[in-house]
Amino acid sequence: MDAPTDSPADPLAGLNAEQRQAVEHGGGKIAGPLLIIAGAGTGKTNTLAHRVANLIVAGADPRRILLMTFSRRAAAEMTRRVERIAGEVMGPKATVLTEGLTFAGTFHSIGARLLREYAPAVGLDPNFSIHDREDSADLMNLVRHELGLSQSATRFPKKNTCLQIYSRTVNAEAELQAVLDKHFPWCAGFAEELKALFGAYVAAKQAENVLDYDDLLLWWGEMCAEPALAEEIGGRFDHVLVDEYQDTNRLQARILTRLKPDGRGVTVVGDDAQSIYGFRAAEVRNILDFPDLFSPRADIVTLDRNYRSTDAILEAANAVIAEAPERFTKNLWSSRTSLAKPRIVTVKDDAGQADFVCESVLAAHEEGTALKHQAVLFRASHHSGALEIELTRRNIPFVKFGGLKFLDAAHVKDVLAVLRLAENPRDRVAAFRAFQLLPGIGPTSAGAALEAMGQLEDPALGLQLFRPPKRAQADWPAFAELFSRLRAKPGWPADLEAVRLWYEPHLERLHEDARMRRADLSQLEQIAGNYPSRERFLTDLTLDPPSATSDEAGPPLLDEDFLILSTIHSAKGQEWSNVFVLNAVDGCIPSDLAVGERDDIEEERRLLYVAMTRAKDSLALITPQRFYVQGQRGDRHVYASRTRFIPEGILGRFEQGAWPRAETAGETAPRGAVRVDLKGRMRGMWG
DNA sequence: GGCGGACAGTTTTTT
DNA sequence: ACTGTCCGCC
Repeated sequence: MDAPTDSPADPLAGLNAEQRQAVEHGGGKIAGPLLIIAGAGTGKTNTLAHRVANLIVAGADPRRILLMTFSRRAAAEMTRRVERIAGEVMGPKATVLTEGLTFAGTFHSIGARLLREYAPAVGLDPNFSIHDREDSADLMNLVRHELGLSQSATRFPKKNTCLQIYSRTVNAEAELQAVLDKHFPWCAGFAEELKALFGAYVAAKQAENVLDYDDLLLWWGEMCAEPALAEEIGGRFDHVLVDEYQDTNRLQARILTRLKPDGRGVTVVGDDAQSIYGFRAAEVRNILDFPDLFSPRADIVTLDRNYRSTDAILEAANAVIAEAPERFTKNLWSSRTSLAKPRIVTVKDDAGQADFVCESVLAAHEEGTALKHQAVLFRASHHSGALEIELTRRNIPFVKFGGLKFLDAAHVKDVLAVLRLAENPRDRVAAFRAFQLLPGIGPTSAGAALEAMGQLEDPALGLQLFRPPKRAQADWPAFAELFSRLRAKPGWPADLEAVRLWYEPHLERLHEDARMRRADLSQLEQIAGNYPSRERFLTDLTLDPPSATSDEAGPPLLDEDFLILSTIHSAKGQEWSNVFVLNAVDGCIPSDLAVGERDDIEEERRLLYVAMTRAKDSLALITPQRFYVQGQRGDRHVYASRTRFIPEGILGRFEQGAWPRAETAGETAPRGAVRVDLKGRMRGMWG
């Protein structure tokens, strides 16, 4: 197929031969399956965006394109690029077309959307609520108690472990016993009890009209096990494109093959060397085995020219991944030469690490690298604790990705529980949480109230008539009133305001630091304004929670400059000029908790690889000589050594140094060389 | 039955 | 550090 070379702006002009091949595969028509192996920084997103744009330009109906990405953020970025590329060829008309690209999102969010649509066909109430991780664990706990599995003598696994076991079994499509033996050996003797528990958990979800994350995939997959439905749903899409395929699990792969059994119109993109979601049952074999699922086999295009990093950084990263016992298929290369090797910097401890990062970041900033183009990456969310304190002390603005989100905070969950209960009165987890906000109501009264609510046809009336214990009598009517109002005439975002007003005095009573929490709630109200309805708000928020504290805060932050702090997992797909990796020591990378299975260790190695390949120009791995661990008997520090993923043999790829250098220890570079209004930014964050 | 204080066990990464 | 659980007092 010829490229439209004669058009004023050849949209493919900037692409290399392999990228072109991936973009033009099938020449804009529905073609056989395609696998794109795209190494780090090889222009994967760009290539995929070009491919989608190319399809649209060639006449594909954007409403019949299914684009599955790893996050909503990635989907938005992809859509934006498609629009730009298509716009170069088609002009303003492209905007109208790309607006039809609405089936773009995560597997989970697409699943939720299709399930609401097809609910009647599969015996589901379309108004189902979606439980997040914590809600699911709470329901698991409820059922666990009801089955009498929580007697302390038995050492039966806790709610989170139970949920993890359940989730892995479902997502990996494995036998329970096999999952226990391999991943939860200390629970291997509880297979029978767990089976009973999971059966009851499933029954509870159904009785309450609730789906958990796993259900969004499981129901979608099972829906497509019915050939007629699979054909109907698969038939709605001419093209199905899946990004980050190395991080999909077996259940997701099953959905894909049921939608498109012959693979026609299917494109998957990924990099086996960057698979880092094994803990979530991601299956590297999905991408390795993809070509042979079909006959004829899928075509394969490999992108190995890296446009991101200097060759010195790339050689070091290649050396790290080459140590893996299972060799990967490609070595990345780059023509961006640089004499500067990545650094391994030894510092004394946490504080030294924080100091080093601050000094380096400010120095680079003075030389013209915006804070936004610098990032600090770490294995676990809490590793950045000391750094966050130091950054704040020095008035260096930053945004943190990954780790706890403010939606998980107790007060936010309280408010959401009330809204969710109004949306779905059968949701016991929401009900228990909401009822117990009232002083004088504990688990028992909450259960009684739930009972009362279920007795009558109208749940609101049930609550009005419920007689709470004496101590709660003063507060009950206001709550019942609020609930009735939310049920009778929903209004958005007025509902959230109503709940917040009602919650105000309880917030005061329940939480010490009411002021800060109140600020979170106004932030929540801001976010709420962007959603058309209560249902959409609740659904979208659980499926795509804001990934950073400021993520949903809106445009004001966009103009400002701030340093990026991120877990390595959340850094996936991103790039920065300067990258710092904290705690490149054994015990952190690899994590102490992951040193059991060999597969786990290998995933940790890839994690370091992913972190290193985020860097464009400058990379520093920091190795504190000692770091703190929170132990059973108080905190203590541990002497650490360089990560095992950089053995002597490849040390030559790095430049080694210590910080501070001996003679400059103590007082050093000017502090606060950059003036930033952190206070203003902090206030601005919460609008 | 609710609730606060004391005590014990876990502890990563995320849709 | 944080959450879950147990116990004794209102």
